Amino acid sequence: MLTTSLPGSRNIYAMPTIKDVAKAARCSTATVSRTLASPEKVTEATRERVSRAIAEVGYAPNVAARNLRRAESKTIVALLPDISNPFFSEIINGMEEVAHQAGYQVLIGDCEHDPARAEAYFRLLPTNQADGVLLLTAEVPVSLVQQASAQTNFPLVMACEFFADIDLPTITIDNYQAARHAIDYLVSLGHRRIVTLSGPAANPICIERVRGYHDTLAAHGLSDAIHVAEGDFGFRSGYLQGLTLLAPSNTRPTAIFCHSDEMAIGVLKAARQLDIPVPEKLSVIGFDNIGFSEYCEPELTTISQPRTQIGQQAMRLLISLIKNEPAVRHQTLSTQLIVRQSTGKIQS
Amino acid sequence: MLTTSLPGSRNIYAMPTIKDVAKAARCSTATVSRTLASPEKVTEATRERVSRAIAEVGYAPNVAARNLRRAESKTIVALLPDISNPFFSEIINGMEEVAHQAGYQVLIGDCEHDPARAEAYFRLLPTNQADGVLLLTAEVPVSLVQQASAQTNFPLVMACEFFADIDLPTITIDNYQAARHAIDYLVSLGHRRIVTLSGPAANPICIERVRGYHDTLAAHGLSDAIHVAEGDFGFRSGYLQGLTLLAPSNTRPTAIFCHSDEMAIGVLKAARQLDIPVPEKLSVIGFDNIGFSEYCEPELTTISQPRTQIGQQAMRLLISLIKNEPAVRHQTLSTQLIVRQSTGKIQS
DNA sequence: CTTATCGGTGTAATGCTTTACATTAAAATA
DNA sequence: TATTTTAATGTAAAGCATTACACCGATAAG
Repeated sequence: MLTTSLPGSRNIYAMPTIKDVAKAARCSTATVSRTLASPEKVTEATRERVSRAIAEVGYAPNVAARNLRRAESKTIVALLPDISNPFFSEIINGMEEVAHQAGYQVLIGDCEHDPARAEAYFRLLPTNQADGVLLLTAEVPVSLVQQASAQTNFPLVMACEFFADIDLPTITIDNYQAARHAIDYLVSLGHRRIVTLSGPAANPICIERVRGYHDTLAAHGLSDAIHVAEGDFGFRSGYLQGLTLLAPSNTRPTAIFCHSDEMAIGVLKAARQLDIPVPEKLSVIGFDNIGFSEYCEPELTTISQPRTQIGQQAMRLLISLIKNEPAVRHQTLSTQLIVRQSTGKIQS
Repeated sequence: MLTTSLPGSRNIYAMPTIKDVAKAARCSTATVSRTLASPEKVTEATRERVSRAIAEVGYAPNVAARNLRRAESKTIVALLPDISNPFFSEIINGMEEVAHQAGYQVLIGDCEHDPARAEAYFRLLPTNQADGVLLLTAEVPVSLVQQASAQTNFPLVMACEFFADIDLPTITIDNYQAARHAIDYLVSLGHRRIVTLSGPAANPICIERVRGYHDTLAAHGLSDAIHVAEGDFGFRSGYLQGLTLLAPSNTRPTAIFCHSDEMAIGVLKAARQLDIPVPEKLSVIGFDNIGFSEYCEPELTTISQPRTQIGQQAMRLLISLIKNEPAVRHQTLSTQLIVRQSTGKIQS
């Protein structure tokens, strides 16, 4: 068989290898490698000779070979539940910033609530395609996480979310306190019928927030008014639940505490549709402080999370674990209630 | 909570090699490799024996070794200008879907308008860390792209955006026609003072849209009313430009055609602040049809791009290029004007 | 003046898979 | 039956960088 380009044949303009550099610098490949990996082990003169040779032949290390030999990949997998949620973009920025600085790449894995995908991404670790996993969702098979956390050499950090029954290194906020803060604020405005529009009920962060809601109402003697509705964090579920919750009734809530800004914005739309003025007749609080929350009508009161910081700290922690450096395994970052125009004193 | 074990997930974190499989299946490593890479080259019996052995020892190929040997990485770099722009999330989904199906990973590179970052990502190709580049922004050093496109073996596809003077394989929409459509619609509603709020003036897609705006106004004899303002696609620039454009004046525009939904939503906020009712006194058209456009007030009339499809087709094209398969180098996908509540007949 | 020490460098093994080429067994042909 | 073809498998050489170990000359210590 005569073919101009053989199947599997490589680049005709073959990249130079470390051998070519060694030849050009009249030294061994070991010396070249050392010049790159630990320059202090090499004479000033050699270093210069090798550097010149590298420039001369246009050498760049073959990363696959390096990865193979070092049994690492300098890649970190970040697992998200849903990349289209704008909440994550700043977290990603924070992560990438720290990762790049430390010479790592970030492979973003959108799980789309599909366990098979999550497993595929986890599998990148044992096959040396990734050095660590940054988990931004609890919606992955628990067994996977348990196996991983049981392994000593499986660097895994959780951010934002967490598992109630698995102790992973975690960067998180205090969801309980954040909820207490929000509800306290609503009560202080005079609200008595306050509904929580939660994310998926099984989600640990939602459970925490609901607990905060619960306890705060109880502390004010409002336990009778407890009412938790469930959404999925998205616009649409907020809108639909809003229509239901705000339907005419003599126990219609005067305030809704939403577990995401998207849902809160959905509720605002429902309120508009039902001609319920916000904040005059209804107060709405969101969660996350996404970009939109300043541009909706009315501007949204919400709980802000330090997203960039979450991403940075989570990545720092993960890299420490990868390098087996000592690190604080748990960090709770602070949130902030940002009061805008979607909340106000109760009027009757 | 019940922890279910996934099918075939016994000890996925300890990695046997192909040798272990060969031993267990009593054959050579070559046969194992062939069983995986080209099963038809192997007896039914062997195939089964090997498959059983693989399952038995829990083998998964070491990808770094494979990559090294095959001189490929099965990784594709997708370069975005800004990951926090929700416009890209569906495109990413489309890309990933096709990529995964073909056995590729997608490495998302946020350039953040930083040429150095873009260059770093481009460099992944010659070092075998990536097999192709999917470019979703024209904000990268032109020299890089020119060098790359000059190489015969540099698979590079552009999506959404393009370069006026470099002929790259491209998946795009007809920005000119989309703009014409939008402006025609506004004129048909009676608008005469129509402003375009463009993205960065140097951006080729914006130039096309401005050209469509221009020509449409000219076609209606409205050339005198041409007025192009410049933003950066973000909320804030829309808001600020909105405040300027809508300042009291006897030539205040009655319609604004924005090159992104975010800017359009910013304009809506400015209009609210200036007590200009939309659509009664001002019509606003956005571009992209992001999720939020249905939840703002009023719901936004906008031009929808087939984002998932753009991602899919771009990835298909790129993979064809990588595999040296024949492929259509240019595709223009169709847009749709989605009329909601931010546009209406001119009233005065 | 030896001997131990040490910094700098080279040699060669190693990581794991793929695949060209060699070999063998089986089937097809003469 | 002998010979050619074909199919299936095995052997071993890449692919490229890293690094344990060996080596050498030079300096420090005795």
